[in-house]
Amino acid sequence: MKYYREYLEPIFIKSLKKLDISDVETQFEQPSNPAFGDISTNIAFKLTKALKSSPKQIAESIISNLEYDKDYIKEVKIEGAGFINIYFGKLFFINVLEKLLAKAEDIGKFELGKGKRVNVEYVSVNPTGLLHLGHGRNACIGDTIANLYEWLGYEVTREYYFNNAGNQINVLANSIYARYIEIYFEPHYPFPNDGYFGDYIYDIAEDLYSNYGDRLRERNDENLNTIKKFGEKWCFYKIEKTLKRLKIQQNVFFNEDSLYTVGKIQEILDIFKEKGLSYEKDGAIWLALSNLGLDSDRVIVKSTGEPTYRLPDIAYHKDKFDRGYDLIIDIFGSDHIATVPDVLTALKSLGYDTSKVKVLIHQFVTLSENGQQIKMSKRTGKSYTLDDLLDEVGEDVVRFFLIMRSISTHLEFDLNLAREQSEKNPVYYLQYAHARICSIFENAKSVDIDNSQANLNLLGTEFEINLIKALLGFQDAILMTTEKSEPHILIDYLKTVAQTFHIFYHNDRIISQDTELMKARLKLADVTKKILQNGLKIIGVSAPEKM
RNA sequence: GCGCCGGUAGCUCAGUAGGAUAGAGCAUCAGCCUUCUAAGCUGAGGGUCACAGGUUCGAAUCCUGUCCGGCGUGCCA
Repeated sequence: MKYYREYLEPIFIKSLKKLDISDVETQFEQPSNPAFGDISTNIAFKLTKALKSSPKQIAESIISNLEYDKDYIKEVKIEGAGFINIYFGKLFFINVLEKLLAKAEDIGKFELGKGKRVNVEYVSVNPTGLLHLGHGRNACIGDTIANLYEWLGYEVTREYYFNNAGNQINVLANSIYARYIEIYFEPHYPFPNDGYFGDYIYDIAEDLYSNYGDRLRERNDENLNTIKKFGEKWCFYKIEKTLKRLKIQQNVFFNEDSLYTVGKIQEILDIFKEKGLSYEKDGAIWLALSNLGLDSDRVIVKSTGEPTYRLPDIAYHKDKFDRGYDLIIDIFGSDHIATVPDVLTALKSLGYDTSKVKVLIHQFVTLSENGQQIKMSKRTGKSYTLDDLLDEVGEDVVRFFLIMRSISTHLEFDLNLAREQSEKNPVYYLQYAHARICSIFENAKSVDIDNSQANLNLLGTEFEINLIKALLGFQDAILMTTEKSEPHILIDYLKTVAQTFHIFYHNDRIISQDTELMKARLKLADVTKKILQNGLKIIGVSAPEKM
């Protein structure tokens, strides 16, 4: 689209000027049906009211004023009720291929975000358990978004926010303690009702015993504190290990606790009080969100004196603002949706520009096998962890599957399909295209040619041109994926590239006696390879040279 | 009750800021390997876009209402 538009826009504007039209936006789109041209515009429809004429007549007068190079544009036709369809010529595509080739390894990179800083917060799981599929989706979306911004030239902070104080971590300590006693001392020791029922608690209890023996048997604050620390460390170690398997490395781990120790929680409380936005009722401190346009007020400090999660969330986001980011992105699961308006509204009342915050909410993941849903209940503890899944289907498949759907729809993870080590698995389709190209280059080594120069004008078959058409969309795909924050857009694009390449490969032989043609086709394959490599890098999937 | 997300082929999902004959993968059926990797290519069947109204040259897409599913709606995070 970028290349099409760059070429077409001036031509159309010139034509419209002749008709004394200047205040209309020239919009182009790629028709879903290639029979309607490479690019199409509905501009004639948009002008019907202003010109009081039929779309067809308007289209005709626009066309008759167009001046263009016949080698670049083959044909401009009026079709349908008044669409102007543009058919590009071979030379246009050869020209684009040259431009793509010149970008070499940097193909698809931008400088849009140069000098700008973005913070992407993802995963952010408290160290009270293992990662499961939902966390995995969050992690893979977040990492892909972070990669995209890096590709656009931004300076990216990959952040993980966690809380190792408060209620949840106490529940963890109590759960571990109960299992510890149950295994080694009293088989029928009661397990807390609100405890974590997962099997991993047994594992922690066993590791705890091998470190401390029976020294923690007595239930007192000191021992529980030791257990708490042990459990937290244990969980974090596991979480980081799992993330590492997914090639996810974050560079800031923000501990909620730090907000208290440096007084940032108190600071926020003071500001709210000063601005008259908070008040006391029933021994608790409330935030007057109803004065700010929301439905109801919320407690920010419980009557026990502990803050609710909302208060540190607000303080944390204030901290991010104060660190001077141009863009703040939060990746949340749909279960966190309730807090978003509260936090944003509060920040606005503090004078921050909340349009800089982009909250991405993804829906849940379900796991299915043989058409049956596998229940992932926390209650029974028989949950399927992200590690289990990685063991079973591998890193590439997990990363790919967890982002291949729009983030706003539920994602069904089909274990059978994921396990499939064959053409049925969509991951391999992409990787295979890359491996094929690598293998061609390997084979081409045996033919003694000078690869530096190639006459791209020798290209021109239907399949070659179609491949170039697919390749020239890479930048658009990256932009669109980032703009919409929908990683699956990039995946869909890469699938098209792979498909178009496979068809080209099937129909046009690359390695042949005709060395000049071969060189040109190798250039085409080279650009394809780089786009697949870069695309796969962004989504965190490997690009194997052999399969 | 209220808020957010979803309802499109047998299944899982796309549908590009309202466009032309609604698409893909899987599944089903039928073809293509003595030539660069068949993890590939080619073809066929398969649809009341949940339902009902509305907006306009034009609606799967926007608006209203209804039905169904998920997630929220805590002095849990």
